[in-house]
Amino acid sequence: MTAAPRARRSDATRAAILRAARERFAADGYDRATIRAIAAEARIDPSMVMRYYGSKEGLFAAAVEFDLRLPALTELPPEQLGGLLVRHFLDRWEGDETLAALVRTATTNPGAAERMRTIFAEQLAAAMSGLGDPTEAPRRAGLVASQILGLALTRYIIRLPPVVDMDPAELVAWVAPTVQRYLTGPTPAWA
Amino acid sequence: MTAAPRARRSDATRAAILRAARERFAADGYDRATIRAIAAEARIDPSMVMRYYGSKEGLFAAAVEFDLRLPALTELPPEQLGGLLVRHFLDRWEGDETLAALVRTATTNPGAAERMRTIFAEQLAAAMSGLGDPTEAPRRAGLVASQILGLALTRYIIRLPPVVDMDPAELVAWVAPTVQRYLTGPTPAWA
DNA sequence: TGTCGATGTCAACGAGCGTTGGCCTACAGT
DNA sequence: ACTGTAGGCCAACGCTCGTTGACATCGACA
Repeated sequence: MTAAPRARRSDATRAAILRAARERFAADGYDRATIRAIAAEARIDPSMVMRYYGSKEGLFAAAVEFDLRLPALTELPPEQLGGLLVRHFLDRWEGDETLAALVRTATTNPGAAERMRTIFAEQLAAAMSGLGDPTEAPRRAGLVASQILGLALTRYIIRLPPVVDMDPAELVAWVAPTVQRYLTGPTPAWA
Repeated sequence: MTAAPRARRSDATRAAILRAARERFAADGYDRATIRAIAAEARIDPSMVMRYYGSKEGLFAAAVEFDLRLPALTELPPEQLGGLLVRHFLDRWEGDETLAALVRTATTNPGAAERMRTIFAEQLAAAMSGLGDPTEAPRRAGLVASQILGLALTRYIIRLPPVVDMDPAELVAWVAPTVQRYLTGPTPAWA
């Protein structure tokens, strides 16, 4: 349980730092984002960042707390799961730059990669756990993640022109069947 | 045309630098890899790297020249394209660390992202250009890239356990139908 | 053999970074 | 009104990095 959230006089500053941190980390990734740039954007001194978050790593950890806000998949129309999930991820991605910060950083920073694995396991895989064969659920969740993260990578990070230019609805129409099959399709035969 | 490749006495050194560079860039990404570490691994002085490649950026550009070695897609059995492509990418990825270097770097480095876009356009999209409706081909190529790169990201970079643990054959069996549909499936209806 | 460019080593510069400690200021509790 | 403490700024340290230039050495060619 979090301790009593006694209002501190510095709460506004702390929030400004966090907001600036998310913005810089999302735009530049962990290494290229600097405490100095974050402080400048929050219009405070770099030393305040240290005082409130201890270190750059501490700030990053605080800045990338993230909730996918996945709905309970078992309560949705089973045949629409793919489309709903893809749409939800697109919305979530465009409404919160935290995910960009995480992916940009996770490719080179072991801690951020671990955070992504945790989010995956505790949120996506957990949300899917009641869907089918429990021994197969993690693999299916992994496949869903591969398509969803690949979509995010090509659309928002690397920015492949055709993927950037596609309408969200068109994207959903193309990708939803893939996710749907990973979620509820039959296990393919393999040697 | 490349100029006459007159043998230089330093060719072995240059090759050693390039090999070390690929290894460090692949493991750490552009920012975290240091000229000093690359030089140490190549057992030469950091200043030699500068002499032969001009700058860290120049070294990176030389180190990530990359050929996907895609076969001519129009000459393959059309109904096996998906499986063959997925298998080819997995092999290519595991046999050459250059791709890891590129993806690790492209998330934070605009130049590397541009290089990825070029590889995509000149190699993947180009290889697919004879496959179907030319106005639709780039979009289909983008979708293929999203699934393939997502697979690479989750398996080799972020290392989501279920995706890491899956057998290559199992992975191909799951993902091939996705790629196959992106390549040759009907255009989905969308509002 | 003598010469000159290519090859390689060494030490250092200058910049940017995370981080620290000292100091001033302003507000809350008495 | 007094005082302690939290909030805030400034200057600097120590480190690592890319990069540079001076100097030593080797090897091909005349």
